[in-house]
Amino acid sequence: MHTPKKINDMIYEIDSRDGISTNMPVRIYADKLILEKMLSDRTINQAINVSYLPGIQKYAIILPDGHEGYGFPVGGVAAMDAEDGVISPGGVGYDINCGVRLLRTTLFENDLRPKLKNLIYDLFDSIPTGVGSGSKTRLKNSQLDDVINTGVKWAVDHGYGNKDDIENCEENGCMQKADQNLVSNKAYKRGIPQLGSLGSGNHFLEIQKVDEIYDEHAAQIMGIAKNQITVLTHCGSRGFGHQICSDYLKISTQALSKYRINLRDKELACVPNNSDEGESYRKAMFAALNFAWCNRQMITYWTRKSFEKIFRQSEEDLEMDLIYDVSHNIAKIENHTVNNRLKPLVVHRKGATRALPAHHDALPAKYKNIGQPVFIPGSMGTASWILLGGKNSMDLSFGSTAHGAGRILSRTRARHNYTKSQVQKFLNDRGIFIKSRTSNGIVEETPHAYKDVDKIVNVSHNLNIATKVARLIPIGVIKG
DNA sequence: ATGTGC
Repeated sequence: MHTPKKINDMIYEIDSRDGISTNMPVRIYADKLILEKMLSDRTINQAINVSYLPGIQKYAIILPDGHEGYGFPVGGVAAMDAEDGVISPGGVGYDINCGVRLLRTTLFENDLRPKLKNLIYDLFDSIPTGVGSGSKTRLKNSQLDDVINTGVKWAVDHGYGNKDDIENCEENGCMQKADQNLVSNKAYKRGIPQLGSLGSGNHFLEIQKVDEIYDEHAAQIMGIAKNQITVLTHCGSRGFGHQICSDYLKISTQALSKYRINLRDKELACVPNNSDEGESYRKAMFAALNFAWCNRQMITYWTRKSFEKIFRQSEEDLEMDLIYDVSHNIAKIENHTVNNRLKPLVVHRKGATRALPAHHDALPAKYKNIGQPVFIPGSMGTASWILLGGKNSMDLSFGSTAHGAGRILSRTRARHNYTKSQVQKFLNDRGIFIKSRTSNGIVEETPHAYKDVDKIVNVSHNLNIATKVARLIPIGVIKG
């Protein structure tokens, strides 16, 4: 059993290097209480396994929301040398480019309350939700090719948004060099009917109000004030990305012996980043990234239409600007400083949000001087947060922070311990109206199944990885 | 997360 060594109140480390193997230490960013939870399951052991992957740099990182995942923990970062290291489908996860985006509005809570139910029903009607849910748009194969190659831009070019939407996405909502020829027919078949759908599980669309502002200057730049209404959308690449992950896990597993890679856990299947298989996975994974960005953009379009209809206001009046869109599950090559040398790394963020500090090249002009907006959703009954990438993110976490509250109860345990009416009462008591496709969808996502998001955010804030801008609280939710 | 399990 490995006992984490305390570096300070928020940083713990496990260093199991023996001078022979080429592993790196594990870094855990957490407070004492959060750390204890992690010690009770396989989270830390999974990170130790990751720390032995070929070419890993500095340390395998567990963020404060870290919990067990497929091979790699969810809520973690692993950065590999782009020349000598590996790339791993499990380091991104099944839901490639699951992510969140936040819209502002000119409405305040008083404007919203009288029309809340109408709005939620209208959103539920216009945005497909649930497992296997299909979209209203029927794409042709060639149109999916375009989505794969252009991401958010496809949606904007087809009337589902504006130029500013592109600018305010991580990577402008499109990774270059995605390749449709490396995506299986099976993935095409699953993806075609699903572009523009929310999905199920913890995916949701939430109407919120700004509860409290912590950084007035940043809030002003984002166009939000206390009690103002915002909309948070959380979804990913649906069956399309899921199939791509499955396909390349299989390919990676089969290639292990060819590249003489030994793993502590089969689920960490990986290939050299610069091998044919590595290049193929990256280009197929990029296809799913672009699909997901386009997906969120189409949902944004229907969200704006619903608001315009229910509030009988124009696009110009509602000013539903996209504040930003961030990915939670992604791997890409970024330059980072290791041992005082800037070099390209394959940064795997699995349940982790990019959190670039002010003045970083990749930031749009609007955020250049303050840093990258980061959104951390809590559970459906509790707060979500807006943060800004902080000064220490590049040194501590390869420019990353947490992505959510992190589960403490499994879905099965949640179903066992709570009923639909209990959860609905809990939400109702807090003035939250929910419309869900299924009862299980409500019970499994009960706020009791999640850690306290405020505590997760405090760790990030205190370490100056990403700092507080505003706390948001939910008013209405739609989900699968 | 997911046409939810070999």
